[in-house]
Amino acid sequence: MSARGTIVAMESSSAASGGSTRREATRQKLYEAAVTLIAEQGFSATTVDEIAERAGVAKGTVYYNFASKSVLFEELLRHGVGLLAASLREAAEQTARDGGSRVDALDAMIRAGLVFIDRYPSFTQLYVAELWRTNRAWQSTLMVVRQQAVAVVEGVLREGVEQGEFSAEIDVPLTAAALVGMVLVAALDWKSFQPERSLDDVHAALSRLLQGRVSGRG
Amino acid sequence: MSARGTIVAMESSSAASGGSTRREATRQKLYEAAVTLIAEQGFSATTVDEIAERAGVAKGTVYYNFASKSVLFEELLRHGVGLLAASLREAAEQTARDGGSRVDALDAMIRAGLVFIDRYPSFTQLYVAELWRTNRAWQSTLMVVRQQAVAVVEGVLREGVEQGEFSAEIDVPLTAAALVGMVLVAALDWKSFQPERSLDDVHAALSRLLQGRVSGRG
DNA sequence: GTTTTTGCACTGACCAGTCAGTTCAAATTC
DNA sequence: GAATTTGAACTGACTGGTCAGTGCAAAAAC
Repeated sequence: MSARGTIVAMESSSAASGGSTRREATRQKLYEAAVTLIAEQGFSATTVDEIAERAGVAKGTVYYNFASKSVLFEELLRHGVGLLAASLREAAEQTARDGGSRVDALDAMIRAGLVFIDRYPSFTQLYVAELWRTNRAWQSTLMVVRQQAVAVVEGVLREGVEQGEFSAEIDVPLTAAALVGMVLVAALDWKSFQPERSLDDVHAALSRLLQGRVSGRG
Repeated sequence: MSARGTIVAMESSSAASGGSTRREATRQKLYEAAVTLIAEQGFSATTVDEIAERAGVAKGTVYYNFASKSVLFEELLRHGVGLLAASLREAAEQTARDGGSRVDALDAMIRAGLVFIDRYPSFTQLYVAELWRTNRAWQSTLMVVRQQAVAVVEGVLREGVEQGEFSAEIDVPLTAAALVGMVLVAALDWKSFQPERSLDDVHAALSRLLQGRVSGRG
C-alpha cells in the first residue's frame, strides 16, 4: 500500500536552465501518482482523470505538463530505468575500487537491485509488466533502456571470463538475462508474498544461489 | 510473430461429460485469439470485437460461450497454468522414476519450463505481465495458480534438503521463486531478443548457472 | 427440433484530449 | 512602495469517439 519514495529523486540540476520549481513539483506529483496507479492496473486501465485526482491536480494540468498519456508514461520509464542502471554501475565500480573479485561485483549488483526494488516496488512491477509486450508505442524506449541495465551485468561477466575468474563456457548475454530475471522475480515475490522478510535475508538466499552453494553440504 | 501452438491442447477429456465438440472448438479458437492479442496489447487494450474477428467468429458467439470478457480471460489463465504445473510435475516424477538425483529433477523441470514457454510464448508473456498486479478481478485466481506451479519446485527442494542433497541453509520458498524467475525471464529474453538460439543452448546455460559452474574453471 | 452461430443495430458508460477562462507571483511602471 | 501588467501555470466543463455488453430474428449445424 504505502508506496514509499519517488521515482524522480533525480533533482534535474535545478538551477541551471531549470524551469520553474513549481512546474517541476507538479511533474513529480504526476509521476508518483501515475507510477502506482499503472503498476496496480496497467497502462490502459488507468485513466488520466485518476492520475490527476491522485496527484491533487486538474486534468488540464496533466496536458499542460505532458503532451499525452503515453508521453507521461514514457518519461516515467526512461527516468526510472536510468536510475536503476546508474545504481548497478555504481555498485560494480565501487567493488572494483575496493579490489573485490567479479563474483563480489555480481553480488554487489544483486544487492543494488534489491535495494532499488525495495525503494521503488511500483516502478519495478510496471516495468516487468510492460517489458515483453510487443506492438506498443514505447517498445523501443523500453528495449534501449533494458539493454542499458543488462549491459552492466554483461560487462562484469565478460571481464570475469577474460580474467579466468568465470568459466569460458558461459553464455554471457543469456547468463546476464537470467541473473537479472532471478533478482527481479525473487524481489517481486518477496514484496508481494512475503514482505516481512528483510533485505539481507533475500540477498543471502540469492547470493547462495549465485555461488552454487545450493547443492552440497552448506 | 508466428505464435505457434495453442494454450488449450488439453483435450478436456473429450468424451466424458463433454459438451458438444463444436462448442469446444469455438472456445479453442477464442482462447487462441485472445491469448495472442492480450499478450501483445494487454487486457484492457484488447477489445472483444478484435478477439471475435481474429477468431473468425461473430461477437455474439463470444457472449454465447463466455459470460464476459473477464471470464474468458480467467478461464484462459486457469487453463494455461494448469498445463504448466502438470508439465513440471511430470518432469519431476519422471526423474524420480528414473532414479535421478534432486538436482537432476530441478534440471528436468527447467527444461520442462523452457519447452512450455517455447510452445506457448504468448501465454507466458501475458502471465508475467499480470502476475504482480494488484487490484485486479482475477488476482486471486492468479495467486492460487502461481502457488500451484511454485509448489512443485518447492517440493523438490524440500526433499533435497531432507535427504542432505541440498544445503540445509537454503531458503526453500525464496529459492523456488528465484529459480522460477530465472527460467521465466531468461526464456522470455530468449524468445524476444535472440530467438535464433536453440532450446538446448538455453537449457545448457541455465543448467550451468543452477549447478554453480559459473565461477571457477569450467 | 434443439443447439449453436450469425449479423447487426443499439445503448449507455466511459475516457483522451481540448479550450476558454482564472489565478497569482514576479516584473515593470510611475 | 503602491498600482499595473505580464505570462506561466492551472482549471474543469465539454466534445467526439470508443467499447462492453444486449437483443433478436434468421440461418446453419448436428
